[in-house]
Amino acid sequence: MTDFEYSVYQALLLIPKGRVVTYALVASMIGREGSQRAVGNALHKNPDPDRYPCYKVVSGEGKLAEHFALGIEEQRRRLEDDGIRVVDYRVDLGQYLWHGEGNGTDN
DNA sequence: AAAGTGACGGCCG
DNA sequence: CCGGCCGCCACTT
Repeated sequence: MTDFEYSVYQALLLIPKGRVVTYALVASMIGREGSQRAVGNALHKNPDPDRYPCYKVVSGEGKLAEHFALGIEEQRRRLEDDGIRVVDYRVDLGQYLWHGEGNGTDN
C-alpha cells in the first residue's frame, strides 16, 4: 500500500470508541486537508475492516457509507455496538464527531 | 505523461 | 430534501 493509504488506516486506530469522523476530518488528521476524496478511495481498499475500523468514518452529513465493504447494515450495527445512536443511517455529528487528540475517556 | 476513476463535499435549482 | 454539476486528490491504466 502507499504511504498515504497507510496513514489513513493508522488514523482510524486513533478514533476513540463511541466516536466517529468524516472523510474530510481524516484527511486533515493525516495532514492532507482537502483530499477527502482520496481518503474514500483508501478506505475502499481497506485490507482488513476488522483491523481498521473504517466503519467509524461517515460523510460530512453524518450519513453512513453506502458502499461499505461489509454492507451498510453491518456498519450501522458496529456503530450502535459502540454506543452510537444511528437514526435513518445517520449519526449526530454534533454529539459523536471526534476532533483531535482527545482522551475519549467518556466513551 | 495524460486521462480515467471514485467509501467526498460544496453549490444551485 | 434530493438530484445534478463541478472541483478536489491520490491512484491506476
